[in-house]
Amino acid sequence: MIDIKFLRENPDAVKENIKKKFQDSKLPLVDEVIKLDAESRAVKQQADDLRANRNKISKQIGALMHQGKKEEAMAIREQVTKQADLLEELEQKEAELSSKVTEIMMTIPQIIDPSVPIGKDDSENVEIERYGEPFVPDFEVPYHTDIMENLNGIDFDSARKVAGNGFYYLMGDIARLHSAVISYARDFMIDRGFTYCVPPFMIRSNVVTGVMSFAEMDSMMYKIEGEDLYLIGTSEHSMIGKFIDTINPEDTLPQTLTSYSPCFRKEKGAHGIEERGVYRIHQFEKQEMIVVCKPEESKMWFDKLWQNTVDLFRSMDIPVRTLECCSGDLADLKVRSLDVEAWSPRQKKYFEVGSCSNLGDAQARRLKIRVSGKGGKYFAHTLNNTVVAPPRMLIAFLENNLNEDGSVRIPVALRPYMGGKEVIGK
RNA sequence: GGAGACGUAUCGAAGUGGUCAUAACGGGGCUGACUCGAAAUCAGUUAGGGAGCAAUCCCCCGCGGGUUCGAAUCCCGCCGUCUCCGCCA
Repeated sequence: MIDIKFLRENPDAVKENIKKKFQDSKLPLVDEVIKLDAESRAVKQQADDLRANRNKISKQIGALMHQGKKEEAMAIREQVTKQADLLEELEQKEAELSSKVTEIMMTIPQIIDPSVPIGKDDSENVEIERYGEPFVPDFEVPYHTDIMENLNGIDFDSARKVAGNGFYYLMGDIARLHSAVISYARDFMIDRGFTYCVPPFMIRSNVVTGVMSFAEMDSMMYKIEGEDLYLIGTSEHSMIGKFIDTINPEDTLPQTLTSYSPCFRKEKGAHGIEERGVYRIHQFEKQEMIVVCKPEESKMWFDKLWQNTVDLFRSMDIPVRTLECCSGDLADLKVRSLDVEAWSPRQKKYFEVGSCSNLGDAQARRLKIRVSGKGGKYFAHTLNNTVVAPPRMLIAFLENNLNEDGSVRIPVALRPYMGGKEVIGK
């Protein structure tokens, strides 16, 4: 959400930004919202005047009653009664207009960073850098679930019976590996100065509507029956929720948090649940990082955040690359976003394992996350990034560390979390 | 789940239909005076949102409604906290 004052003063910049994102259908909204906003302020002014008048007269009535001049009091009461209908009408109009303005403002995209490449959709995202040699072994790499099944590490059949498609039982060493990665990632981030955090796994509807759009909510969130609670789709939801409607003293920033949580997603629509495998499922676990900082520091944090993910994957001997989201693929709330992709020796291509976003002040404005400092109060900047989401990373892990005999190497960094094992096999 | 109490600024807390919202009273913080410095003392200062060039005005007593000329105060719904009982990892 952008500042309406900015939009008022720089309508052309806002329009230019909309064009860059190939959302030309939103162009008329800019002038429309300027008009509605002007109307809204005018109506508000009128209503304010009436309220001021009412307050004044009410005070007079109070004074008169006190002196026992009941007759006089009753006489001037008339004046308020007379304007009551008009005031009610104005108040209705006031609410109507301001909700219309907010509604439109929610759809106006955040001003993107000048460095964002211009492009229509994800096909035009730009590779930034590769880390590690994409390696293809001279034997055939099986599908990841076959690797797991071969190690007795996954049971889809039982999961389907118990919970349906999109769920899984991880078993034995694979389950242990999954937990090992989470624990390792947690310590990795703690070592880098982040504060570890286990947040609520359910959140109220007012937090849900604060942190996501209605469309997102419908396609992602599971609702608890009979309660005002939703299962989180990512710990970012509860982590950012922690800051809703807060004023944070400058010296408490930056807040750098790393959180663990299971994540629940309906995955309704667009992609759907993957038939075979753990790439896209209803339930997974994730280590996440979020930063709330001063505006001038968000660029710096953005680079630090995605670098953490790259370093983590590299420490597990997985080749990765970074991919900059182009303007058209960038969500409306984001200033900049960068995907970290891991190498798949089987598919001989990279696939998404994490996503790093700088939301600038857009999320903060919407959720009223403010900073108080010597220069007054202003909106914070917020960022988030995946450290690692193990089911998905297991795909990359297993494919890149697979031996020809079906066993899997455990990188040095993970061994302490795997009871010292150097390899897992049958 | 049952019973009761409560929700007002940075904290404690007063206010129970009008002249009480920067909001009594007390504590804390900040600034200044006194001091070689500190403590003590004294003085000042210390919430948010919105409209306006400004003067100024509007909103804000957990949240949302209602009654009233006027609501922190009365009524309804919701949320939260605490205490006791029950139940449970």
